[in-house]
Amino acid sequence: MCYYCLEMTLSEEDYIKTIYHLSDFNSKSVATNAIAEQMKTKPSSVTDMVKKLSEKSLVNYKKYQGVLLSEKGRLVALSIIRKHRLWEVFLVDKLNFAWDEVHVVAEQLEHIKSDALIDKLDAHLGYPKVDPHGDPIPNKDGVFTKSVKKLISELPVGSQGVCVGVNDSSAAFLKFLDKNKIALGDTFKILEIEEFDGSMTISTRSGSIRISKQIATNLFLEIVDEE
Amino acid sequence: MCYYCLEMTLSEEDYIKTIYHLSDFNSKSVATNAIAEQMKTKPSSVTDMVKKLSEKSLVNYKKYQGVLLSEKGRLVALSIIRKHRLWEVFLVDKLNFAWDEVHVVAEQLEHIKSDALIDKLDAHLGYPKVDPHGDPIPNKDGVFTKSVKKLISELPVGSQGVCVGVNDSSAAFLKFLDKNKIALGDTFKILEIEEFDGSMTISTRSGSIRISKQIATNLFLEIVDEE
DNA sequence: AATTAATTTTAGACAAAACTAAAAAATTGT
DNA sequence: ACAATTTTTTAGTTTTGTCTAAAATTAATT
Ligand SMILES: [Mn+2]
Ligand SMILES: [Mn+2]
Ligand SMILES: [Mn+2]
Ligand SMILES: [Mn+2]
Repeated sequence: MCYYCLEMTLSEEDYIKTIYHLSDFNSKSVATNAIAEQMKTKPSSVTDMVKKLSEKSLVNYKKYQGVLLSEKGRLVALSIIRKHRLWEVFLVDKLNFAWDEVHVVAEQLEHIKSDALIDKLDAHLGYPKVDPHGDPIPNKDGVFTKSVKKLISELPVGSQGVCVGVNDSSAAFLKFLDKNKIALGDTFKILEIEEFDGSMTISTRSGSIRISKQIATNLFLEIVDEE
Repeated sequence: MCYYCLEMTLSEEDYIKTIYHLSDFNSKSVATNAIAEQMKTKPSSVTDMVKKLSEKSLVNYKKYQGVLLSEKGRLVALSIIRKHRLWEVFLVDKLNFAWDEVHVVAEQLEHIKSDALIDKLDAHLGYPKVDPHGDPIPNKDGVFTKSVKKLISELPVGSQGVCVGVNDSSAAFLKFLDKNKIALGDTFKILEIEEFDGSMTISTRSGSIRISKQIATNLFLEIVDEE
């Protein structure tokens, strides 16, 4: 399918994406003010744009009732999200950007219009399933495996996942992780939880290590639901 | 230097690039009509835009006198051309696009604003000197080695260069090249020219071959002037 | 030199995407 | 229930980049 045949502007695309994200998997209708805040614009501008998107039947909109993406709009949103996340993988895996530097650039790259480009990029990256932040990458048809991102401290013994983020991004904590050879992208499995102090034993590439409760509450693990 | 701090729009950037290309290395002033034709827009629109670019002192403009890039404008043009050509190399070398498919996509990618991105892309590609069409890639400061693109038939014995294009792009000719293992990107050296029929002996990776005058008039060689 | 032709600029209009200020509707608190 | 507050929409501007039609300037021909 070729969504950009709709001739969408960059601004329209960003609105569609924002509405998708605010709708919680397109389940609840989104308020004008929420969109305005997210897009750093004014509610009146949002109303104007929402009317236009409604004209193009990308959203369902009734005055004062909030807005929800149509099926067409949902697919457009997912195709932009797909591009955004594939570019983020490219920036980290191929150009050696840090995982926290890529968002701004991907925000631009996601608007490049070329099906061939994104297909070939996908192949070049080895068809990744998640982006550097652990968020799932939809396929061409907008299908993706929902993923759960949780703090290690919230998981039971036996859980397994990829380390995709930190809660505490202080230099001290990041230095600590480095020292203990814990890096974004590593796969962890929870082996044991000590009731006494909440510390945990987890297995990593380089063997099993013990982490304090404080560390466990500051590391996010990405559990991909295989289905 | 950080040219996008000028906050240039996509449209302004395309105008600057077009003016540079039409000015023949910024040596002669460019006519309004020429810009309009190239940009597929109307002369009146060009006049409007040229006034704005003049306000930003990117071009030197006097009514009815045509337009020329200022030094600032020339550097902006070269930074866009640098990005365009680096992306073209990426598309061909890394994503396996054909050399004649990349221009349209690069026309979009050249407007992505991020110094870090283009630096890292440059490194990832191994600091290429020319793009897939044999055109030179300016460095960060807008410096590039001028290159000459000539038909093989116009060159003397001893000339050496990289095959960067075809004059005749018919399927028949391209198939012929394939059969004789002549590909874009190959380095050729002219060993001998037969006065009788104008045929030539050239050395390639896979030994030396003989090509007819007709072939020699349909293949472009890129001779980079090392300086 | 004068007329004709081509090029370039001006004037006025329009669509996209933003804004401010004010009106209208929905929500909340008493 | 109704006044106060919040949310949303409308009305009227602005900027950017385009357009058409008409006027001004320059170039080309006789
Ligand atoms: Mn964006
Ligand atoms: Mn991401
Ligand atoms: Mn362009
Ligand atoms: Mn090129």
